Amino acid sequence: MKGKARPPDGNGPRPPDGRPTLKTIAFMTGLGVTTVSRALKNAPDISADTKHRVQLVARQVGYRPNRAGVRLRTGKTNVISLLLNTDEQLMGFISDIIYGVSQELAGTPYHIILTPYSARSDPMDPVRYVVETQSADGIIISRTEPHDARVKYMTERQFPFATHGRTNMDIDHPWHDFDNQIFARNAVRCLAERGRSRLALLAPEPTLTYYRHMTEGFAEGLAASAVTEVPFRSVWVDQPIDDIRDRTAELLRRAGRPDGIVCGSGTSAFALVSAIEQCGLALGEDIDVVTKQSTKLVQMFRPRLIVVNEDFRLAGRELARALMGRINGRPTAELQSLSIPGGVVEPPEVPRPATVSLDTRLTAAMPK
Amino acid sequence: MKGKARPPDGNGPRPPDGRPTLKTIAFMTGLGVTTVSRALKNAPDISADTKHRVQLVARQVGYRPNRAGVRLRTGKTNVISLLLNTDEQLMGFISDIIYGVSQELAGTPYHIILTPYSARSDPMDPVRYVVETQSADGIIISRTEPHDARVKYMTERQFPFATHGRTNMDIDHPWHDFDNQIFARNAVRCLAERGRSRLALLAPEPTLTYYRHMTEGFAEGLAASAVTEVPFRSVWVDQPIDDIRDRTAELLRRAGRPDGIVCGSGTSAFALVSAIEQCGLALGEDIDVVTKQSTKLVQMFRPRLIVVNEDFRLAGRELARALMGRINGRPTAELQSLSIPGGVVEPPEVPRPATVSLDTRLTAAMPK
DNA sequence: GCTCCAGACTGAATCGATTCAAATGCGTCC
DNA sequence: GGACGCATTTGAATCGATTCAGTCTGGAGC
Repeated sequence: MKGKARPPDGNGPRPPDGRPTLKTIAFMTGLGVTTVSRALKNAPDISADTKHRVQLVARQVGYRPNRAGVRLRTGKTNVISLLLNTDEQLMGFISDIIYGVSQELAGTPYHIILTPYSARSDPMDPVRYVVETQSADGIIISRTEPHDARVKYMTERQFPFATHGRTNMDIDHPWHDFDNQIFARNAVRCLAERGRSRLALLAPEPTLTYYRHMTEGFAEGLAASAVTEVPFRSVWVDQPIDDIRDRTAELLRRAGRPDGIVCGSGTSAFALVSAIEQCGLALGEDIDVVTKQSTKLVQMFRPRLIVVNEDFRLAGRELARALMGRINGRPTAELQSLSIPGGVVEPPEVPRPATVSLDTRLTAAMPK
Repeated sequence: MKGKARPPDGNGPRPPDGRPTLKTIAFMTGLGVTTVSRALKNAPDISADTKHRVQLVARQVGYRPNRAGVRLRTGKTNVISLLLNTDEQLMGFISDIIYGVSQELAGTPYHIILTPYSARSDPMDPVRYVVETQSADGIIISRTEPHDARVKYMTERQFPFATHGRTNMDIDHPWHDFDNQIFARNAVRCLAERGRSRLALLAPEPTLTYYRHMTEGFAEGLAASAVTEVPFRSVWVDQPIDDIRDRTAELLRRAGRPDGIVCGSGTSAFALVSAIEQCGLALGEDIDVVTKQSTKLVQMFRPRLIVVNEDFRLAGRELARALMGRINGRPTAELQSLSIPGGVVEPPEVPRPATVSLDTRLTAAMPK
């Protein structure tokens, strides 16, 4: 007999903290822990009878596997990490993504952990941290770049991830994206149809992949409608709104000012409109603005804004679905989806707009 | 010799996955794991010499304790759970709280886990889940009620938590709150000074504690300034903005409409202003609105809004600080803080407002 | 009667950190 | 010289779930 420091645990029905463990169930059923463990995961070498019995008891006592135990033994954390940039003006955008992700993860054992970072330090840091310490089974990132170091890093290490936005690398990975190219193209066409001929684009940061999509779509629109561009490339949607407003006002006071603006984010539309009014121009008369929106707030204020909805809850759901798919070894082709802008919502004739809700269709088939 | 299935691990410098463990360091230093473990936490019975050596090696190899190991053995998760209601219009509010919390937690081993819930199901569910499964060391909740079942539950189980908002129970617990009573009182005074005499209040949901603070402050203001109230109690700040707008428009078209409104949230101010303009009234002339704001977006649009800043990042920091304090056993008195509204920012004379940044002082002393 | 085998089940090791109880080394004191 | 105390250090058990390598039972096959 090996000198036990204390007599072995009496195997009583429950440990002191009250939570049932495998041992509890083993004791109650008179089986061994191994059998219980295997019975709960429907292993083939356990008799159907035993499985039922074990599962019944487990349900009765409210058994839930101890996460630390599983994690220590298997390395599986049942956690997915949401990397989020904390220095942007996110405006409900984040909470919608979070909501979508958690919707998709409800009913699974997954927890969502937030890993905040600031662009002021190295964006690789949080990725490295999660991968190295294996603190999650997968990561969702946004602000994706054409050649994204994070994507390269995680791919090399075979660490599951999904990106909000696409890359331009020879790496095939799960992603979800909003089709900003179509958005910009349609926006230009819409402005052209309203007789606007001198258009500016308030684009995202040039380092991000969707900058390219948006500028390309914008250029295509210009070419198709024979309208001209008023360059407005020194300011981006993620900059502080005061800056955007000031630069916009500057633009509008210059000779040859635009009579139409395509705006890449709902938040910056506030700044645009503010600048327009500050310059004494009338939205919808002297100038039109087409913008993406994720809440109805902007349009509530200014019914004459032309808006296209971007559904971030959908994005959250799709990203979670893509990441889960990767973790479960599904083929990458199933894990890429593109959200097509539902269409441009033109301002209604009546001052009081009816609320317009748009379908957003996906190119990739949705299960169920 | 007990029949080992496989020869014992060669104790090689590192396990296959590359992460150093206590064993790795024990091997490198020639010490036992126990010594290494104790040396790393500065136990008094380890010689200074050994401590230095162990800590040096640990730093060199980039040792980080395995969270699952610690958690399994000690029950400490190093996780705090942020409960969040997913059916509100949160508008950047959430991301600011998150930012504040993560700011405070940076440099600690704590991770932030999100536990979303919908008010449509039982708000106790997520609390019970976290407490029962011990999936976090502490919880931060918001939407606090005067008699909050969650507070009672967690207190009974001695589970650490902090609330955003106060309670009215005979339970002393960590909290952070914004002084909505002072806010409302000052708002009324401000409106009275501008010659407004018929005031309405857009209050929060009556079940929440801060409904009382805000209505009391409002009532005090009324009494002090001899202005009258126009009842507007069938609508709350957290309702869908379309509803708020519609009800406000209704109110404004009624005889004896208010000439001043105090608004309890930045988001709903959008709806108020929209309704005002829709009714053909001019903000700042026919009617004044005092509102809380957490971003500058509202005021950017309507410089004539009168605003008071509410800093949610500060709230996040304070909540995290309070919860950490509780977990570390500090006295509750240190863990309660009230954010005093910095003052009412009246609209500037010039059309283009300078950005006004307000101090927010705390009644409780801040450490450091 | 014997072996062999499949089916059902289980003991014991394992993941990494903590901690109890004990061991070791060494200098002191009577 | 031997017992004692002090400062250090360490083996082994422990947390809960998983899994390798068995064991045990009963029936089939020769």
